[in-house]
Amino acid sequence: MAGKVEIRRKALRENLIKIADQRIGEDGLANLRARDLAKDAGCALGAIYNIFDDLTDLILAVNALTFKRLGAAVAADLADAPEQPIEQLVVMGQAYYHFAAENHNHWRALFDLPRSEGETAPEWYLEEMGRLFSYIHGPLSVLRPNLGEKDLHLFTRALFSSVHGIVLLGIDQASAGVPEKDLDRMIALLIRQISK
Amino acid sequence: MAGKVEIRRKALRENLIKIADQRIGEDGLANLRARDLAKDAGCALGAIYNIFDDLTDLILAVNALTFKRLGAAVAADLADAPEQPIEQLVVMGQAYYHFAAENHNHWRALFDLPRSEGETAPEWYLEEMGRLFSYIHGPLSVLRPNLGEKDLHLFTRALFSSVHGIVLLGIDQASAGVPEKDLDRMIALLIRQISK
DNA sequence: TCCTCCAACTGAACGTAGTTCAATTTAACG
DNA sequence: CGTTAAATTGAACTACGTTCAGTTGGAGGA
Repeated sequence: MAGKVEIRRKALRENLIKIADQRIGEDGLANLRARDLAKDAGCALGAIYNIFDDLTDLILAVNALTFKRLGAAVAADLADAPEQPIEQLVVMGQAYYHFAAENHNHWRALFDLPRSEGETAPEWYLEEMGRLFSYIHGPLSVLRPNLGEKDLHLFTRALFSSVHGIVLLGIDQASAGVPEKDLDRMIALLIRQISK
Repeated sequence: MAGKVEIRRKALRENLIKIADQRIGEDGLANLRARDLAKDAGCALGAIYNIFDDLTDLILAVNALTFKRLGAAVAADLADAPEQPIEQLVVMGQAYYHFAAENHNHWRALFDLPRSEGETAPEWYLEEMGRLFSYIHGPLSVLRPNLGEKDLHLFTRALFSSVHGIVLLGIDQASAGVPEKDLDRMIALLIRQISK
């Protein structure tokens, strides 16, 4: 019966991720507590540390889920988009914004997780980021066929970063915020202008 | 002699801000400790709380300094800039980036300070933000004379947010980072394209 | 100059975190 | 079913921000 332990561990692992995912969604990353997790999961406090190195490790697992959902949301909206490259970029930008708005706490957790000095993001993080980039890269390469590969990559990154910045400052700051209609419009304006 | 106390309080206040400013610059916001501050300032732990409501209050004072320095840095580079509006925008964008790169920890502290749920940023924060926006608003209004006032404001905000996003993801993520040359180029490309 | 009183200052103590580890429980195997 | 090693537990440890009862020291009057 080599496995009873592994099965239980695996179940607890999934359970902990599910519960942390819920709590982050409801209360935000800053309100996640190891003791709450243990209570909700019906396990000992120390059990968390049998499975994860530390809370950061657990949060990374939640962030992986969030990243997958984000990718899926963007892909779903993209599927219904017109086939003009520029419209696809607009749809993607707005899909990114809508996901961030509707999953604020989850989305923030992607970027709020403090990575200690000089530590690089985990590999899957870069991969998921790359997937998002590749969505942009396609339409952009059609719009800008004269750009070299390196410049195209820079441009792709710049476009993503720009939309990210608009969403971040638009949603996040209590700086009087920007109404949803306006944010959608800002994103569309930016992308149309940048892709022209 | 109505004043000996006030003088000491004021001196300690300035001293604490100076020390917190240094520590944030050297070790980052996340490594700021009340006990370290007290030790460095040669005061009691509780003394900090006679002067500031809490550490957040002190950090806000440091951030106010940082914001002033940021504004001054942008203004200084702007003073040497060509008079073409588009070049001024490029210079400002790159000045923002250079400030962020050279004062990474200070710059991050501006945005990393956790504001508890629904709390709005302090007034001076919005004012300084407004000052940065007004730098952009001028040249942009020359470049886009046909835009309405509201759209111009949206565009101004979008432009700032875009540069902010590029700097944030370019500097911050350990995502293989973007070389300085490339970031300068990305910012210039974006601004030229967006202002066209 | 000295005394008195009250505001200001002090730092030990408190509450709340994440994390650890000695003691206990439990699963795997002969 | 007994033995043993690994897994699990939760009280304890450490490290924070913050508080507050006790003490100190300054300002005004005698």
